[in-house]
Amino acid sequence: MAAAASHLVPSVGRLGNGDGTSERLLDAATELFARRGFHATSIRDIAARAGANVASGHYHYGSKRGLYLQVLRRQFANVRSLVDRHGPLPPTAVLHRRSRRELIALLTRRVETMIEVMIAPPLQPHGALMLREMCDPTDVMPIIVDEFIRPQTAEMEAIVGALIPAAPPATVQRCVRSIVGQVLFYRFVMPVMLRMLGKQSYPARFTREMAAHVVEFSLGGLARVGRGRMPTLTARRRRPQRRGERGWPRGRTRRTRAR
Amino acid sequence: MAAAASHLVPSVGRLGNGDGTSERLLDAATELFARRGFHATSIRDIAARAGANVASGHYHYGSKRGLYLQVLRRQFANVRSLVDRHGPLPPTAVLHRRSRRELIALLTRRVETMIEVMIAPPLQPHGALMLREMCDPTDVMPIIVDEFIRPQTAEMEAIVGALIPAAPPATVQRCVRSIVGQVLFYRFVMPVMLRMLGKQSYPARFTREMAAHVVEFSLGGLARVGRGRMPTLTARRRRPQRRGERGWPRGRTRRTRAR
DNA sequence: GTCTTGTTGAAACGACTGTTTTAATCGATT
DNA sequence: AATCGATTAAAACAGTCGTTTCAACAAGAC
Repeated sequence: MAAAASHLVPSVGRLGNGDGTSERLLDAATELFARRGFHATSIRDIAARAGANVASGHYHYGSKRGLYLQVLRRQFANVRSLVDRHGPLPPTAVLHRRSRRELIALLTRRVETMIEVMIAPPLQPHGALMLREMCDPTDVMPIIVDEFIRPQTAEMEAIVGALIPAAPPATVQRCVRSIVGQVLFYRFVMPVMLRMLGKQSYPARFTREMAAHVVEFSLGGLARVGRGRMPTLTARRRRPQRRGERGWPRGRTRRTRAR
Repeated sequence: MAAAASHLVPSVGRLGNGDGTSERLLDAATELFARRGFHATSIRDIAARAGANVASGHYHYGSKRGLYLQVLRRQFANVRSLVDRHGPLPPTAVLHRRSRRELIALLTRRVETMIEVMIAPPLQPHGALMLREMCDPTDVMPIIVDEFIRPQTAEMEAIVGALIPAAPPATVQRCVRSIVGQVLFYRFVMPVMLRMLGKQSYPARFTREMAAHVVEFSLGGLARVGRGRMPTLTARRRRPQRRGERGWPRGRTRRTRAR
């Protein structure tokens, strides 16, 4: 019934001192959970890799699940500090007065940081843990959304919104998803992509070109999508405009039910 | 030692007759593997849901893993037949003579089919199984790559290549990834996205607008990226040509090594 | 010294796992 | 009707799982 076990003292921070049984457990658990997943990892594996006893996991973290949650917390706190290391983003109003060149530089750095954190070797546990969380969401997922994804998305929307000031918010959101989607794609389908490339990991040159392409492609996408009204697909030019709708939100028409 | 158990007769086809113990097992396993994953699903769960005995799984499929592999095979055969139902794509040479409007229609249908198969409710097991296979690749992954992903990618490259005939193959490949990535994003981060939308599943309107946006955004990206020479990263432009941009392709310059 | 408190070690518990064994059942063929 | 193969049912097997128990140990307080 020990009182100092860290599952009673939420202390999320916990610098990685490395020594100490609980830290070694956390490190071992991070690696194994990322590599094999929650169910496929036994606390005996974790204890063995940490050079600790089977009971130590329960003593320090209450349960296997508690250990897993702690792993996720620490990992996303790490990512967050990585992403925030360039300082805060200027407020939206300021961004809108920045030059296009500056905005593009901001966007580029965002994309490059994402690639560095999630995709470029040496692979960190972040990506695998996130992928697993998308397969089997746990109690931590809402926390990750609120504390990590929402703010990151908001900042991206600020940048993109400044790049296409005439576009409505919904369009800006979709554009952010398009940009982030392009990047995460390389992480999510990594096993497939590596096999098609015939590599063991992404070459540095590959991730470099990936970043450049995503930015270029996205700038083109923004240019086309971001001119005021949302262009419908088979774009009958802007007049007849039959079925009501005032322009932007209007999705597309026909061809919706494919076949 | 039964001789007719289907793990001895690979018979991948196997129409879904529905009755028959082995079919019920396969259906139950498909749903449970998709929902909970391989390790978190026990053959007792599967047998119970199929109204069969615990031993029937091993009798018909040899092992739990054999059952899982069969599930994946059938599932991707299904997807393939769904995608191919519009008939074969014209050969590349023919595509290059098609009008831009026709090519865009082809691209649009591809995107819409992907969304329909992978994302739009009612959710099919395909997406979840694919996501899990990206977390923990099995022996089937190479088969899926060769029999499903490679041909699909090749067809996409044919369409995109015809849309930007001046672009080198590597650029076409990257563009295909950008397009597919935008779509798959919505499937891979679905738990996060649904939480941010405050919905239980993607509304029909949402997936409609998603398809329209992806096509529009991508056409813009193609237009910018697809004009001739590949915009290399640090691209010393082909001649002095300071940074008085000529507008279009010129990639980005410096800023490659973020920090 | 003793007592207290925080931590580790070894062993065991009960539940559940994938798999195998053995017998019973069904259906068509002879 | 008898036979034989394919299929199903029930039970058991050996192993692993997360978790708990409890004794041993360390170190500071008194």
